[in-house]
Amino acid sequence: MTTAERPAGELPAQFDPAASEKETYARWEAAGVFHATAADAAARPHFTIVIPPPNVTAVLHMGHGLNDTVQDVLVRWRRMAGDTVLWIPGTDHAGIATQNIIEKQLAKEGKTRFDVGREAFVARTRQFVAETGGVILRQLRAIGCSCDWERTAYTFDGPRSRATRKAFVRLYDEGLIYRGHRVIHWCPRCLTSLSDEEAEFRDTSGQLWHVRYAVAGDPSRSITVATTRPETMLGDVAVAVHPDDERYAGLVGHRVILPVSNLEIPVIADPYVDRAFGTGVVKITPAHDPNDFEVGRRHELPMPVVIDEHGTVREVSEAGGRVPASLQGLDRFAARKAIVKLLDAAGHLARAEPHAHSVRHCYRCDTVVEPRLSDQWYLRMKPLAEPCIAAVRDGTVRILPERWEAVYFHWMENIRDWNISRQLWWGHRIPLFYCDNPACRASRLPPVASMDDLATCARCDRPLRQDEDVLDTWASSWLWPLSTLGWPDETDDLAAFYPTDMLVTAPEILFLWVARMMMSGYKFRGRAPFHTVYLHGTVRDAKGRKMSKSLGNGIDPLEVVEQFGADALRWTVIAGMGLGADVLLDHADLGKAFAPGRNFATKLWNIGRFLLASVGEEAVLRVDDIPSRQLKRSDKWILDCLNVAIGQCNAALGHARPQGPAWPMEQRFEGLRLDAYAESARRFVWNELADWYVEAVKPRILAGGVDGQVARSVLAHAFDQALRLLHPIMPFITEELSQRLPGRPAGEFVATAGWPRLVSITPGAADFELVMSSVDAIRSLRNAAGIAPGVRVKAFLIPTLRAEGFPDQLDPSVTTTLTDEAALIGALARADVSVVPSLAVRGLREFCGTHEVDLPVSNLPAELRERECRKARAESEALAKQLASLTARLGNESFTSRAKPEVVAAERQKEREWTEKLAQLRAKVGTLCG
RNA sequence: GGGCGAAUAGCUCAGUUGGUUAGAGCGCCUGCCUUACACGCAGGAAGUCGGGGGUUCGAGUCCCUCUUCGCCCA
Repeated sequence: MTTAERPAGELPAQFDPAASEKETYARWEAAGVFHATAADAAARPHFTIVIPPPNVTAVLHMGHGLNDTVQDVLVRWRRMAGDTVLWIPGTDHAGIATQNIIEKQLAKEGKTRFDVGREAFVARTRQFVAETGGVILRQLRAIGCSCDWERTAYTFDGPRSRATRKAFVRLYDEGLIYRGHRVIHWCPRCLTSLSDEEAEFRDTSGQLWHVRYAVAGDPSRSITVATTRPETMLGDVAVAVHPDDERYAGLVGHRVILPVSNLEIPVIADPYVDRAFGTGVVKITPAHDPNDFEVGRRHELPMPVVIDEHGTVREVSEAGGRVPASLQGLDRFAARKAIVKLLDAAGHLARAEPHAHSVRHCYRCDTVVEPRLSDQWYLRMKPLAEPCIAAVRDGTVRILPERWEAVYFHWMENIRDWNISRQLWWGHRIPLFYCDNPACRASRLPPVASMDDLATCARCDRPLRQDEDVLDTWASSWLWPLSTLGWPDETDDLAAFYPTDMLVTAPEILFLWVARMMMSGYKFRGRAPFHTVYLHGTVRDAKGRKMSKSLGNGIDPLEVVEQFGADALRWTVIAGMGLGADVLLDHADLGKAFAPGRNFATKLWNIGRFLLASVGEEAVLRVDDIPSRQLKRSDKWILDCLNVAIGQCNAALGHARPQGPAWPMEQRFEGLRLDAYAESARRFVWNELADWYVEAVKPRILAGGVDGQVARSVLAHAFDQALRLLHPIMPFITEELSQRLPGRPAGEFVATAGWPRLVSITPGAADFELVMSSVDAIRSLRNAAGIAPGVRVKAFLIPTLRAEGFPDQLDPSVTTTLTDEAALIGALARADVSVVPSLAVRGLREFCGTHEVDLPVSNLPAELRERECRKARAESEALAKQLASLTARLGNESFTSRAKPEVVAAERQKEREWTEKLAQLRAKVGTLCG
């Protein structure tokens, strides 16, 4: 017998995720719950998310776990709310990363990619991806992701490759792509150029070497330059000072002798020099530093290249006679050491000091980037960025958390052109065709961009050569929201689902990906690809360190799923994640790290187990059909709590989309507080439904009859709604439990059940709070008196609330409520409760606002009595202080006249309550401490 | 070097436009295997809201300043 067939009363004592998650997922999939069509989208509002495509070679880690859980929560929420929901999954071919893997494989065989050749290398990589790629997509199912798998896309598949090529050809033909000759970021390990965004800064502790350059013709004078990279000296063509720097004014125009190479180079003046840095003199190496390159261009200096593509020092170009034989062939870091030694030996080294600075590293392999002079294809970004800046400015697109908008503007307004060529083999080959016929070359015609591979030159009919380079992977992923929907074709999907709604990702790729997607959306479709960018935090270990392979502090989500279930993982991550805040998880103690989710999943299961058994399988009444006079105070209260919880969840989630073309200011930064949503739902089901309501209805259900039927019905309704509220976060356990609700039609899923709606408020819900405050008071007093939990006690309830407008009369409703509920109060607090009009203080007493609770205790042990006395005294003193300041405030004319009337009224009400409470407390002190 | 942000309970964080005695989870203390749940139940302790100054009837919230930390960019 499967769990699905077992009657509610026989639910296993523990939820077994391993047994039920796969099966539940398969049933959703078989029923087509995750699939959406363009026709569906025409009928109802659509809600679309494209997945940030993971690398095709990736395996699931907690970063994905968090990112994809967030998306799944949103997507499941909207699906229940009635939208046509489309979540498009897919992967990214990850040029550098994937190529690296194959190169490593080859290295093990003692080969390089050049040994096997381009064609074979690409074929091998394609084969590898076909065999092992996309593992991560299968893993996403294990954490419950409800993607439309029928639309799985890949940046390097046919349609996406066509889109990438189309975009290139259009941009090229429009003149937005150009050839640039400049210093770029080069990874000597990956042997490719990198964009600014891919060359990441890392704080590095290095040294600042001060090197003396003798003035040519006057060995008595010298100038000292400061550098962090002495090995680049070999490529120095000048030293520069600031034009206004008086220290060196006399030297400008003179020549100095470059040590090691022993060449004369000029002293030039350029405002780029920072007078305060080092000695105020900078060496200029135009081929190996982007800033020096600009200086070199301004002063028309030569640009010798002295470090090759592997990071090896040698005379590459324009560098004849610059590199001494002893240094040729040395790695750049070995060369640095060697040069420092040479400088020191020759007395050129003035000093060396430790120096902390930021150094660019390859984002894929962490190798120190080598700036290198080279020719690359660039995309002009300014015209593309303009509409995107306006879009965020006017709220067409919002970025959450708010602070990232400032970062976005800063980057967009100072945007630099994008180097889109990569010297790789794995990627979309640049669709540019060159004719090498000298006649055609002489006419300086630009290469031709084409959607089809061109074989021969249109002018001379000779064979054409295609550009060797491939496109940056982001040049395909920036089209993702378009290409996954069929662009450049005018497909039904594109018409139905574009623009998408939300984009959920980490801030690290705000520029690398998100901003560029916005550019492509405007460029190729005239509209932003989404209206909301949600940037979440990073998963870190208990010490706040990023999880990484090298630190070994990662967590395998599948291991977590296996141990605690997908719901526990999802709950822990969502409940622990403030907007944009990092999630800290202890990799060394998974039990502790995922305790919140595991505990709540177990609690929910147990609530369900008991509640479903209590309700039984017989049909229940619709709550709307129960006459309100049949509803008990507890029923009204729990229905009200449910209403409040639904309202809080809705408020925390916010609007799914702007009502108009842009987000109004007051909604710009609202919603998507998933932790607040989780907490509201949890509080309802645990602290209200389980802790109070379930306890309160136990006797009614046992008694049966009409009232038992009402209680069953309200219980079933409240739980049904709670399961719906929780389903987006905990899809599996809620599905499993909801299948067992009485009257559940076969084949219906909570996954597609309606999202809870607010109902009209039932008056009288607050009366139940008298029950709760009485129970709390009795329990607290029992504890203070040291009475064992199992012992039944006597307790008295004494109404004190005065009737509105009749200060010498009691409010009769308090007496009525307490009298009606005395039995329930007694049952919940293990006490025999009686309501009395007044009672001399005999034992311990607590004030509940509307009434007092008295627990008759004879001969309270001195120790406890003393403790209670101290507590009461401290409390009464604190309250007296607060009351005094409150009274002073109310006596202050400037407060009563300037504060809002409702605030003043509330303060007056508070003063009455505090006055009464203080009197009670003083009486308590009198009996306890006397 | 430029920009953005953060500092609230032992830890991780909430705290909407200034207005109850500042909250949650985890942790901690006490007592309970109360026939749904010890991954639980009940009770409890714990914060001069980073320092200083200012605006205001009123500041965790607004302004200035200092300190420390984080992120982005060069």
